[in-house]
Amino acid sequence: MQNNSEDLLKKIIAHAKEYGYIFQSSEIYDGLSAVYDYGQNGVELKNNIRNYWWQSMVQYHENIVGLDAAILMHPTVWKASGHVDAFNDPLIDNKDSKKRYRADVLIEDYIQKIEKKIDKEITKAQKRFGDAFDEKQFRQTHPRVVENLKKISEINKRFNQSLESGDLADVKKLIETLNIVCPVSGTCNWTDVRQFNLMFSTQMGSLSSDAQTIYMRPETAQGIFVNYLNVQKTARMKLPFGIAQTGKAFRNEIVARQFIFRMKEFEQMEMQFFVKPGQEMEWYDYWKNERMRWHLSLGLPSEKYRWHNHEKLAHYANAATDIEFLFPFGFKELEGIHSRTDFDLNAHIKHSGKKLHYFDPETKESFVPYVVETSIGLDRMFMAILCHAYKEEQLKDGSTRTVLSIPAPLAPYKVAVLPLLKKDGLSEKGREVFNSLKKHFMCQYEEKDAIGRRYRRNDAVGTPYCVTIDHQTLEDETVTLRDRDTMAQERISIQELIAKLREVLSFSS
RNA sequence: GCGGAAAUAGCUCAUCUGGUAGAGCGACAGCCUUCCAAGCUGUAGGUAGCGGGUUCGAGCCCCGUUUUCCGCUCCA
Repeated sequence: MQNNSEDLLKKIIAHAKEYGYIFQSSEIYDGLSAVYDYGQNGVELKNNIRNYWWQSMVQYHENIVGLDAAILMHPTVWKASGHVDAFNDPLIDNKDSKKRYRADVLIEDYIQKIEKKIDKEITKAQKRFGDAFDEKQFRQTHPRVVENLKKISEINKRFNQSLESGDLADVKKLIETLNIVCPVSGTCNWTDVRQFNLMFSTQMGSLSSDAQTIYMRPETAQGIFVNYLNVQKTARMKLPFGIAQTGKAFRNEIVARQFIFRMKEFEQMEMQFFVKPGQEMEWYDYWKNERMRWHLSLGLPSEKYRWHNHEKLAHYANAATDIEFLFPFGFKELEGIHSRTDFDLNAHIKHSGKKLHYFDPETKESFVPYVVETSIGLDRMFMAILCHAYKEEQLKDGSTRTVLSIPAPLAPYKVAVLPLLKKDGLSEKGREVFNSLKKHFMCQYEEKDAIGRRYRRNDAVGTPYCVTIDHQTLEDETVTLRDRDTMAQERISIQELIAKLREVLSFSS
């Protein structure tokens, strides 16, 4: 099973390259790790996914508008969002078990152990003293508890100090002093603590002397938050309303793996929905349903989707769930739906000193809205579709065919025009049909090779329909329309072709 | 980042224990052909990931490096 799924992923990666979907970045220079380029077909599929998302979010919801904020933002944005601090994880490896840990987590776990000891003392004392037990007093007076509490505060103080001053050597010392051991190997044989900043930084200002460090955004959401009042006022939006944005984001992933699933440069499709405080759960549920409906509208099977509710919440959320998709390597996160509270807006109020309150003209109240976020990885969606679409079929005649059953409206090319033979005027007729279709659909014309070979080639690229011009076409202006998935053909008049293709290529059909 | 595996033509792979690289498929040009990758002819494509070392001689042995895949953490 493991080997099969690995093989499958390898085949998909090879197929994606062979048919112009995904190339590795800078391949001729040995590639750049965890960065990929989209080829001629990849860019079409990606554009189509993005457009369908945009249409579903912005066009179909009158209370959602779009935005395209810049990748580069004022450095304080990332201070406010918590990315500068929260995503600066100090990491440490145990040399014996080869396991990697976050140094702060190791220390927190250690503190938790001490807290458990304190709790034990308290429950013991509670039993002994019964109703007369005063926990507050006990905490202040019991020698062992006092000592442990003091220890905790000392550890916290030293750890925070070392982190803030960037003294990672001291973090290691602290771990060694406390004799924190690896839960796997049980040893205290640690590497140095290293800091991995998840944000890419660059210099702004052409003179290096007065250049300042700025970051490439690690998420698109902050561009929405800092603009939310601009949009609200100029679009005259009333709560609840949403702002949608697609765009690149950058993360210096420690471990980037699994093809385009986790990349250093990736594209997000996010919508931040601003609501009245207290209504966030209602809208959280609403968007959970809406987003799942969107996924299922693509025709991907519901068995390949599942929910994953977060138990441990990020610093900005009060509820969070993921839509996971069954990739060849298991169920993995595809989209997140988070109730982000007023954390981000409040943080920007605090750091910018600007009032970002929403004034409700009806109730005459002024308040900071709560935010419900839907955030999907475009590249992951691309990969989900690609993985689902890739099929190796065993045909009745014993032959095999490789087909990409991409949802027809998303396919890079919608239709291929194929003259049955390259003579008898079929080419000319084919060109004529092709020219009439290409204004309406992404369309390809092919006359080389046997017709069967061309069908298979289009199956492999994922083109959902082939129009074949044969001798009958010259007599009665009809062509055959071949379906990629069923390989069935129907004869149809050239006149009806555009209307017919429109019908089968739309999501509403 | 740590550990394991891999890297030869566009793709899939050969090259037996070191003796200056081959096949199939694909691509391209042409011929043949009335519907599902399998007819015929010809052409182009590789300084074996890259850089060192050992050797008379390295695709093969050694070291380094890059990339990919797998396990450990996080996330869209």
